[in-house]
Amino acid sequence: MELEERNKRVLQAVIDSYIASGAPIGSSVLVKRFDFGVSSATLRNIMAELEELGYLTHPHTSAGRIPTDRGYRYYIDSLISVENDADEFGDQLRQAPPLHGDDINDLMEEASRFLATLSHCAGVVVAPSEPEVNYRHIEFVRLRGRQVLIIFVTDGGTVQNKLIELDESVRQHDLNVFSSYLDEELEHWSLPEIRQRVLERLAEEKRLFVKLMEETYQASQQVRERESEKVYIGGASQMLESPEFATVERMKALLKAFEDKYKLLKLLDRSVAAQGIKVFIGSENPNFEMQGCSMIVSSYKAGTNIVGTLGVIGPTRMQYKQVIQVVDYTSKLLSKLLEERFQRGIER
Amino acid sequence: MELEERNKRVLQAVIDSYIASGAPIGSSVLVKRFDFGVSSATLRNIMAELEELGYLTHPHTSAGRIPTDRGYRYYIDSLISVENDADEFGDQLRQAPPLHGDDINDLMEEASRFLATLSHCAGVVVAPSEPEVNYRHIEFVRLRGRQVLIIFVTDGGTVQNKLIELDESVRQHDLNVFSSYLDEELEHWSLPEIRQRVLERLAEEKRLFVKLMEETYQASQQVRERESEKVYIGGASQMLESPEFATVERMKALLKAFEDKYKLLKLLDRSVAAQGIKVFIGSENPNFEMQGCSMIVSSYKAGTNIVGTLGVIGPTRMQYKQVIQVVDYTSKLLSKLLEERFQRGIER
DNA sequence: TATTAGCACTCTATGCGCATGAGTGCTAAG
DNA sequence: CTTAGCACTCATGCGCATAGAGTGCTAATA
Repeated sequence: MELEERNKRVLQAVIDSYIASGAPIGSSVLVKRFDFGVSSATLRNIMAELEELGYLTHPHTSAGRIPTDRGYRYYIDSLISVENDADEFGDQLRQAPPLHGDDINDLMEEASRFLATLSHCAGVVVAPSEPEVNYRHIEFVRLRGRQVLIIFVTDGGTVQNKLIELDESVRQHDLNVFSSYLDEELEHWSLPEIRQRVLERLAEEKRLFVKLMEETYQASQQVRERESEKVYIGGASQMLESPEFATVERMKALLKAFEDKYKLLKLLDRSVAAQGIKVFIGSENPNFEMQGCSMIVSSYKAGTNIVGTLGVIGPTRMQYKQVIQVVDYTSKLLSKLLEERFQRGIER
Repeated sequence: MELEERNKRVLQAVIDSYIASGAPIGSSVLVKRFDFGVSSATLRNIMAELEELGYLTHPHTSAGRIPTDRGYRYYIDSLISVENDADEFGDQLRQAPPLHGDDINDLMEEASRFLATLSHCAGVVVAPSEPEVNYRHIEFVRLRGRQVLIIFVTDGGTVQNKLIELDESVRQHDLNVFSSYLDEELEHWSLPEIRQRVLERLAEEKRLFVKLMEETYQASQQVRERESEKVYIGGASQMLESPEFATVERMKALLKAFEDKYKLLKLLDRSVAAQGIKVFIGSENPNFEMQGCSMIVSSYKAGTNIVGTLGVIGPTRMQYKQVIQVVDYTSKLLSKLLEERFQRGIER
């Protein structure tokens, strides 16, 4: 499986050139632009060998070589090294205008645009799925008659809300009492635990509260579901700039995929578990109408260990080295911002 | 300015045919498909006349006629009649799956997809701008240290929130006291009025409350700004189906325009004032990178008289008659839903 | 005076042939 | 193992001829 050193260098040269130019790379181009110390004929032999192994292909007999998905995979895994330190692009990255949204939704949207701008691809951010949310505060507001608005505030300052309808009318005072009760309990227990306690202890005694607790619990489930489906996509039109999407068919397919955010979410979520950067190349994206697309994703931390996913989707032929840096940088940046947000509250 | 009856009918025939087929309409097609009782030569003369007047044009000498924007305008204003009653499309419309989101944001998004699906265009819904919001409840939640989350609940059940940072730490108890105070006052006064009262009456006496009031007021302004920028776009890829967007350039321009939601907002907002359906054809859309696009918009009421805008954007060559029905139906549907939402609360 | 038939004209779209050039694969010599 | 050389393939672009659609105009007609 391990290639000869020279062949590696040729493969890298082909892929680099192809990424840069977008046109199939012939042996003569390699001779002109690189110094392998061999003739074009030898390069042809090497390229034929690389094609044999499945790393390269050519669109027709008399055309130059282009990388296959497998070739890109090898390129990512073995050929490029991403040095975060001290290269011009890294500096450029650090000089990018920072994110500053104080609302968490704004922040996510900003981050997706940030990714898009710097990578010239579509930026995608999936909001933290928060499997174990700690609510800090739960508030009930009586709207009109039997309508009650439940407001959930998480530790991180995210606010979610859900409108419920009770069987009977209820006084705001009772709601306040219950809210205070919940607030106190929330310091020690999670919502499911509190629910358990209420069900056990209050049973018949305070029907209203039991009822309210049930409604609240269900609402929190629903809210969490809705919340966990949040996908932010920024700069989708960015990636249409690249010539690979010059055909209308492809563009349409791509946009359809973007509109079906849920599919995207599932795809991205699968990679959440892994730490660090993951790269999915072309056909490696399963059941996704995105032939010719690559995804570069990373996860980010929010506060303690609540984790979301973020990344970019672009043409298979993209500037992997730079884009990987962008994704890495952004995930760290976002983690830091969320951490700060968290800390800023704790101290004092 | 008024055309002869026969010429009108020819113009309508040409536009109808063109909308149906998408190809330039020649005199022979008209003879075949319609029964004007005249020969193709006469029709040629009539069409030449209509071209003279600016209603038709032809892409090159030996091609059939296609409508100009002016032609479409005349078509909309004078030629088509939209009977809401008893036609098959109306029935089809009423059989469409209803909207059911209970959260107001969900509802808007659903509505935009509803529009898109039924019109085969991109659906756009602009959230009510609520120039005079009546807050029903304002809640303060102390997060950590000096961070306080302000939660605004409007009459309609919309929840908005904003994180602020105070100079000094504050106890939740004080926040609760202030919140109760506000709640009582909110029944009689609007937020700016309350602010005025607090500033006048409490002046030096209770510095914390004055401070809090100021912060709350500012936050409410900011929140309103953010909220009023909400534009929901559904099914943008729908409209790319039509052959007019077969060129990549156009598609890109269009998508860029969609991404810049703010521009769209301003455009749509301008037509809010008018009641009923408005149709903007092609070049009538000012400074909008949407050559070849038409917009059909209407306004909807939410509760009493808070008003939003909704509509579709599609190719100039669209099924105006049907799409106008769709937009009309949707705006009424949404108004009704919001009204119900409002009523359901009031009764008991 | 309005309509119509007829015809020349224009322009597009399509297909074919051909030349060009890029790039390969193969072979035989170094 | 490398290289020079050569035949071969294929996409691309250009020129040209042709077919067909549709018009505009003119002269005849009702």
